[in-house]
Amino acid sequence: MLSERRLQVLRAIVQDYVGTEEPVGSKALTERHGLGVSPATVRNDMAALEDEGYIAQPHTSAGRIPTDKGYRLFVDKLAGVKPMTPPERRAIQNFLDGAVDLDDVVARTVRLLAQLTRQVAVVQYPSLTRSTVRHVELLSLAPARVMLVLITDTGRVEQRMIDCPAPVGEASLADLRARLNSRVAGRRFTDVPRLVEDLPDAFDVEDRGTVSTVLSTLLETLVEENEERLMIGGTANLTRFTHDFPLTIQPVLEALEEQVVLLKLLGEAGDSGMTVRIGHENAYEGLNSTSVVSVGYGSGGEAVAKLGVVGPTRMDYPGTMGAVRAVARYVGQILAES
Amino acid sequence: MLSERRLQVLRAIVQDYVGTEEPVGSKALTERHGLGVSPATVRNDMAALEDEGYIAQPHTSAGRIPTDKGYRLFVDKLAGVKPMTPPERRAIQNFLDGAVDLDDVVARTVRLLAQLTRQVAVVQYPSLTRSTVRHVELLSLAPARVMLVLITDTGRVEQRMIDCPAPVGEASLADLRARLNSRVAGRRFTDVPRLVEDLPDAFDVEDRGTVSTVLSTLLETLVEENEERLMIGGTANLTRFTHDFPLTIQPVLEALEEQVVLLKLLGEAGDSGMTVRIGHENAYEGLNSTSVVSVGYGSGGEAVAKLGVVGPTRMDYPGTMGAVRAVARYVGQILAES
DNA sequence: GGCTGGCACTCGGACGGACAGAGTGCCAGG
DNA sequence: CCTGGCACTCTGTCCGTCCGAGTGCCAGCC
Repeated sequence: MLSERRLQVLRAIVQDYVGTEEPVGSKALTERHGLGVSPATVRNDMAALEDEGYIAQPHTSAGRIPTDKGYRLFVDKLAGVKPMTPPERRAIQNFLDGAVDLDDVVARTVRLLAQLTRQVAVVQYPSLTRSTVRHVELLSLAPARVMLVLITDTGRVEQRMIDCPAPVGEASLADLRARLNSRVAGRRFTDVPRLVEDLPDAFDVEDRGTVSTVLSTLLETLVEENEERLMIGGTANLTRFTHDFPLTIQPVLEALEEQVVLLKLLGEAGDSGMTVRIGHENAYEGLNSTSVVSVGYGSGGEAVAKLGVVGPTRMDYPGTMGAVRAVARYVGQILAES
Repeated sequence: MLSERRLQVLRAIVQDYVGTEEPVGSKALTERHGLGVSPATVRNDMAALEDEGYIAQPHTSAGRIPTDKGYRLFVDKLAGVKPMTPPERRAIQNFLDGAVDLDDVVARTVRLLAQLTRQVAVVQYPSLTRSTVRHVELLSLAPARVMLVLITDTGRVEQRMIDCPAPVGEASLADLRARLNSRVAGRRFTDVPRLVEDLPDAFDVEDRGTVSTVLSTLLETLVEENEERLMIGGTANLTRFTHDFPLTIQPVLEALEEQVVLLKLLGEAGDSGMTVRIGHENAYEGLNSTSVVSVGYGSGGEAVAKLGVVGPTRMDYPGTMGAVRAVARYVGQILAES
């Protein structure tokens, strides 16, 4: 077990390194933080911390930098979450309040998060898994061509074109629309298949083909839309670590382009509370020198999706976590209102 | 006027520099391209080209590199558009044919273009300016709350929530829906305001407030949706010029995040045919060391939007132009079919 | 036992000179 | 108008030196 002072030393190393981006030595530490002991003492502590794997030196006779394990301890035990200041809170709220629709909410959230944290922001669109159907609309475009429009309670709208096996009359279509809505409106996506199962039986034989086609398209849409989308922003912030540049930035950009990777990344994070994945804790290799701070957000008590930021392991964890938490909270409010 | 051989020298310089990314000297030129003259002669030609401002040397006693003006001449006079090979064409078509909806078409196009050119791809969503209304749907969600869904002939769907000044009955809503569609379905966006102008007059006094609210929301949506959206991809390709790195990449990433900038960029490009903007020809400062190759695409003869790539001025113009043109052509086909 | 000051040691980064190589401009001759 | 030759310039690189920061260890002190 590490003594109290050694933990303080580790905390100081993390803080200094995050600030200066340079390995920190024993002398600088005692000067900048009022540790009340001499550099030599700190050196002993550092040696112990290094033995335990919390810090490392890039070269002999250089200062120390935290390892992933060191950051982990820092995040878990040594650092709190820095709350946003009241002006910041107001700014967040003002910025998000202007949104006109779901796309806009997500877009604004991304921008906001990127600006606040000065890092790359990732925001997942509200998932449909827990969503309910608000309305299903069927439009006749041509005798044997129907457009299906699905509207969800989160304000998302999806449409599909359907080629019917036989021409379908306005009356049948209206009938189908009415029956369909009376069964599925307000219901969860996951319940829909069961609810429409026997619907074709209510129709004349000649329309059954069309009804089945429409239903299967609807079910497909529900499933497909569970493949979640997301929006990213603030990639220009990656250039802030001009340091070890081309080495790290390319795989990160590549990862960010692969929505699949990002979705998996967010998916792996815990469902409740804030998750911080540091360096090699990320399964995806390209992100081994980055940390991901993510948290679920949602309109009610339930989290419907996640948002977070991707930045260098050397990041300001308390500040970043504070910003992420605050933004998630306000986005949840906005969604609940609309 | 430049002699034929000097133009050949310029062409050779551009080609070599694009290939090697290094200033090219007189000796290498005569060796790699069968110019049939000695290095000394080429040197004279190079001196002339430099006087005219087509090439420059980074330092005394280094090879020459093309200037923006040099690339311009190269693109205008010396280089053709390299057509895609048949296998490439097939690959393009296969890749795009799998798309299920408009979002998917755009997403696939971005990916494809980024891969083909190994540069940053930008694809504008089909513009609504020349679009027509396919259908307007009104859904009653609550006594005084209506959802407006607008469907366009390009397959785009937009929805808006409307709070009505007074409760509105199903019957009135159905009436409004029918009248509205009979007037605007199949019409161009730009004609809609004129067509619905006197619509409130057809309704009872108590419903007029609601009708006006709905109409103004519809008009707003039409206008707003003219603010075009776009999708970008392939930003990881920016890291390929590891060369003059942090200097150029940051402003470019910033520009790419600003959709406004990109839209303006595409907007400035000519409406017909392919446009190449080289280096300082781009109004936006951050893109001064990049070139933008763009072209309109559309379902019929008309271009409904633009797509293109952003890359270093030192790019393979013939190949890039060929890829951009081919992709635009196939996307047009896909849109026409759906 | 833990903290401290002192000391020798190591190593990376900066500085500077020497050198090779590439490329140029110019000139005289074919 | 082209060509070969020549002197010149500049960059990039290599190497040796030097300085400073930081360390580890040890003996002494509280």
